[in-house]
Amino acid sequence: MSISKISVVIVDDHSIVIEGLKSLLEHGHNLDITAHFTMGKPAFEFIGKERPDVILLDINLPDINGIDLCRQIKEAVPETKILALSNYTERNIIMQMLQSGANGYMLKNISGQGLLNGIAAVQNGEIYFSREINEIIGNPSRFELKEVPRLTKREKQVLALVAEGKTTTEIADILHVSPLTIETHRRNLHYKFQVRNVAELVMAATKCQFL
Amino acid sequence: MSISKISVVIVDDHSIVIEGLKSLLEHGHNLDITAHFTMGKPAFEFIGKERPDVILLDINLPDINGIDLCRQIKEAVPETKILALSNYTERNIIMQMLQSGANGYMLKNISGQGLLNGIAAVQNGEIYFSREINEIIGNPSRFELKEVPRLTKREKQVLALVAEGKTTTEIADILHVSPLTIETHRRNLHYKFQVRNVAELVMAATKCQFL
DNA sequence: TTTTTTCTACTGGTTTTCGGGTATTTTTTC
DNA sequence: GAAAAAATACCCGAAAACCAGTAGAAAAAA
Repeated sequence: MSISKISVVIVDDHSIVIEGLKSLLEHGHNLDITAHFTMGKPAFEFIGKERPDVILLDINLPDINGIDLCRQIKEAVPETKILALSNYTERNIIMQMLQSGANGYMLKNISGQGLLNGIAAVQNGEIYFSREINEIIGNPSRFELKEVPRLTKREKQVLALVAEGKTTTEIADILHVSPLTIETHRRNLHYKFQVRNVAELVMAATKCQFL
Repeated sequence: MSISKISVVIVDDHSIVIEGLKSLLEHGHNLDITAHFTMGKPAFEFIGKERPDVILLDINLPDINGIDLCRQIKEAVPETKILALSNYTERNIIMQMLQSGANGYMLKNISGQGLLNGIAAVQNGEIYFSREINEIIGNPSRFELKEVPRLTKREKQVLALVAEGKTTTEIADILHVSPLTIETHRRNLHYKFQVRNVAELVMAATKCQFL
């Protein structure tokens, strides 16, 4: 156990949340809330200068995306531990956060004790997830397991126009190519998404957030 | 100004938020946080008995929906002022909350002062919205202005099957009716959504949250 | 009970999509 | 510079969707 307290920085766009975290963390433990920010940029500058131990980082920020901020912080100050604190339960958001170097991920409904456990764990070099997040990571849906098809630029254009209800000839007209070309693109889209008609295609594409 | 303080009850599933609200509201103003709950049911029972002045109500609750809880509270204790405190910026969620009798709606990124203003306003009989909410209510998108078509039970069934990529004959088979009947339903769906083909239909239906 | 809505079914014809191929040119990537 | 990927284009036939109209039975609402 080191003599100095763990320095913690809070980054969250909700002042309510910041107050809550301060209140939950202040009760005589060996950590010190060095600063708190509602914006990403000033937080980044402060972190680069002061090099705190742990950052409680929200994903929704007014100026920049929390996932990008995470990557930037990890690049600038790799030894800083980042604990994501968000409401997002989507598996791919959690994965993006980890990809960006986060040391842990917790939902905002966490208890004060859970929070302290998380901070202690990441400070100790562990990767920490709250209970619900463990569940989400461990139980991917059938949909989440099959990979999102990689579409070419042209295919994305055609897909968007198909979803707008345009017919093959209309699309051909818009893109100044032969309708036969568009039919080929459509056939390839069906193949890539493993579907048999437009209805399924549009549904599959929306689920993969192409639309 | 009455001699007794305004009694406030907080209902939110996040202990962080509860702590934050307590911290922001406790600083020597004329209000008193009577109780706080992370669940709807115990909150409802308490409110029915103690009849507090103002309730800060979240929409996401573990046991019941905040919108339904609002309606129930207003039915049981109509004089109680309900101030919705949520992250939802969707116009139709706000509208549902108002429909259910809420006296105000604020986003969780509100400041301490904004919170106090809101509580004072609803206690004074006003309907209060934070700045962003005023914007959202006042600026409906083109999509939000056109009403959602009312579908019959059968049409909903057909729509769901169409979205699954089923063909007319397959649907007819599943519902044990003539394919010609299904074609009529499809035609009616196209008319109600004002679309010209399945692609548009599926898109329109997903936007209206039918799928 | 009357009226309205919903569900059902049909005729007949046009347009569009879908599935199986093949193949050349252009652009990227290695 | 060679190889791979993407975009282009074509043929053919079958299946499905789309359009316009009509209309009777059943269920729900007035």
